[in-house]
Amino acid sequence: MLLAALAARLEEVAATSSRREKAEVLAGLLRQAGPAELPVLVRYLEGELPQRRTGLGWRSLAGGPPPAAAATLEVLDVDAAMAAAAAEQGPGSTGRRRGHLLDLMGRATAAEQHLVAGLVSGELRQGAQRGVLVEALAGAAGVPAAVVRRALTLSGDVVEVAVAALGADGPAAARAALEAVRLEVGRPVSPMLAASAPDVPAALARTGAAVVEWKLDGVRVQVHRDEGPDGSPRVRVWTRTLEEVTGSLPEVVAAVAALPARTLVLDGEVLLLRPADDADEADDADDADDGVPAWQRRRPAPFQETSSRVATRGARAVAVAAAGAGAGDELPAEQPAPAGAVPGPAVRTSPDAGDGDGDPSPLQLVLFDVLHRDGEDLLDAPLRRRREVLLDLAPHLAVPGAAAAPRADGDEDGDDPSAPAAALAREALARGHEGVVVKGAGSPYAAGRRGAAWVKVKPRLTLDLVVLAVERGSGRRRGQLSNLWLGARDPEGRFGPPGGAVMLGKTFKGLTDAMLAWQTEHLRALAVPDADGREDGYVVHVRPELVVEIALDGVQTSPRYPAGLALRFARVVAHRPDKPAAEADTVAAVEALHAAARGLPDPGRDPDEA
DNA sequence: GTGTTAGCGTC
DNA sequence: CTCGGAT
DNA sequence: ATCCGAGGACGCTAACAC
Repeated sequence: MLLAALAARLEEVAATSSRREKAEVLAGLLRQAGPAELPVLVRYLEGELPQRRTGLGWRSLAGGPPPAAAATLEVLDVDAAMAAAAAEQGPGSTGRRRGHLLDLMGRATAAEQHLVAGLVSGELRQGAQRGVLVEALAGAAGVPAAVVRRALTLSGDVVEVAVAALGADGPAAARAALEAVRLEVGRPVSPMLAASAPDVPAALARTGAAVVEWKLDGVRVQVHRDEGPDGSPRVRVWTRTLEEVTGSLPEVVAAVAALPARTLVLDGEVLLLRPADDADEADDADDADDGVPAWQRRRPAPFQETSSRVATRGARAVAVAAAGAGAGDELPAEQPAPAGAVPGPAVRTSPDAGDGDGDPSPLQLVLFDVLHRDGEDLLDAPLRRRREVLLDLAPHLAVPGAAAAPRADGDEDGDDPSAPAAALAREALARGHEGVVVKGAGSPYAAGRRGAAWVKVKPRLTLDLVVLAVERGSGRRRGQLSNLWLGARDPEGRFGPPGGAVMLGKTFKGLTDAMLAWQTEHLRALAVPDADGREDGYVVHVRPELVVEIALDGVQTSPRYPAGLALRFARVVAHRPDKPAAEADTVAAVEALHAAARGLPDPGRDPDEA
């Protein structure tokens, strides 16, 4: 297939807003693809390269060659160039990677260059990704989209599914091939996702009879276990996007290898916990005997520390894990030492682990679902049964404090049916966790779906902040002033001139089209020249007069913003032109939120008062 | 050697 | 990860 | 009910720059 043909058809895809039309065009392309092209084409149609990491990005696209006049490139020429780039490593590899790209670009027409640039940068923006591709595959193969979707969630691999759908001889064979795809231990499935609701009653209204669990602020993991030829357990671990992280998580491997089963597919979360005596619960004398597992009494570390540990790979991961393995107080069954791990003198723990006291913390695996055990698929089993299997398997690892909530609407005796769930949510927050997930007790494991069966509930904080600048939008927001720079008042001038504001982050989220239009107009009126005396740059600085109400999930420590704090998941709730900037929230208020989330006293308050 | 940056992953 | 808009 | 794209903060790694 000529690249030019692909580029032309994808322009059609980008030009229509109809998903059905997009899928039809993609289906036409899929039908034309030869067997060798299909795996590559499938990925290109969803706007991605088959190579997960090429080392090429938007930066390497700058200053490319002029377009070629004639369309000579094949789709597979692009793949050859990308494969060559991805294979480069070592000194000089950046230049050689770019060489492969520029060589390709020099042979590409303008339209082809645009397509290649979109694929390399990951910003093809043609309004078609996996969801449209699924419909296209269904159309090309002559089978219902649901059949393709099911196969894809169970295999996690679009290329495999595309080959099954289009390599078959006719719709009947395609359907048979797709329906033959099933869960396999050793091949990750798309994890089930959660919708969200503002509070527990709203969540229960969506789920009906529910199980409620703490929502932990860690990294989602899917853990598979089977047996090697010699009968020894083999464990592999994947993240939410099906990135394999087995080598980063020796603690998880060891923990699952110790479970009493032959084959398993498990779903859970990993996170760092503080040592038990770090929590301010020493006055709670009942803790040790109330049946609460030890790890549930420990506070979570900030997400950044968990993230750091999970992202550390290879030998360093093993070393860090080994250093942390002895630091906790959990039972051996919960956290066995990684087999073969040798903590040597050169072991360097993550600089953040242990809150500066130098003690590495153990990475905790918390399981909340089981998709398969010893030959039995449990995806279609109701949650309450999957939980039974899980608790039977790993009583020490199950999710904390799960409460069974009665039907949200079934109210026999006048008590609030959501009270137990609400109490669990309060406890989760008090212990430093994110919130709760409310899960329909009878629901199957809907891999890859963000349906109503799981509903997360997190508290929403708000701050009134000052707009310091705004960035120009792109794509759908071109021509508008979109991304707001947000600051808190700094009356004492701790981070700048007294009476000024200190920047805490940026957001473009939460804006309706009407709000976007309003802020574009009003911020233009507040624009001031930048350091170069211009007002037409990418960043438009403004007089710090407009107050915006900002929702956020929390405050995190920041290495880049001057106050050392940044906003997590900030989004605009409302513009507040009625509120003077002098009444916006102060950086001290932000510090108080940060301290509260960490279970510390407010640093801005005198501990002797109250 | 030390510090910076792009790419890519997590949320 | 969040959100609004479009299908 | 879904999908898509507008982009946020951080941390690790490899390669670059000095």
